[in-house]
Amino acid sequence: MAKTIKKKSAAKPLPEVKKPDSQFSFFENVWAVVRLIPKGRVTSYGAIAKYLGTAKSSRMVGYAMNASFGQKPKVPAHRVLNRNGLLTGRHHFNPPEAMQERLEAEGIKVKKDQVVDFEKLFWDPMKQLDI
DNA sequence: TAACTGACTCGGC
DNA sequence: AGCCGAGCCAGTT
Repeated sequence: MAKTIKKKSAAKPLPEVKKPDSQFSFFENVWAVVRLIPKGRVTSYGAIAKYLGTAKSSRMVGYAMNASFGQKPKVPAHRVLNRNGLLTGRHHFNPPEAMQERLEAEGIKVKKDQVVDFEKLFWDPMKQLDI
């Protein structure tokens, strides 16, 4: 944020909330999927959101990552990138460079905050888990 | 209590 | 080719 402050949402139509049903919260589902990501692979927020049936909630996926720290079953949040393969969330890591280091430790090469061969390493839950 | 924000993404202009 | 608006859920102010 910086330049101009813009108010978002001028007029919201209808909430039309889609109740999933799961006894778990949205975050729990996100974490569950993230934990399924094989070592050395990466995926995107959007892919996870889509897999969960809430394609437009990609934003929440990222937000869930923010809450994933300190979770019991470790959540490999570093394997989740944006659709460009960019390490958008690295600044939220502790320390920030931990994200890239972890990826490299798994054999994933990162250049300028971007995963090399993102397409090849991309792990699509829709396909891999065959929903 | 209402409003805002945020690790995103897509479609329009 | 780049900027703007909108949709999503939960936690904060």
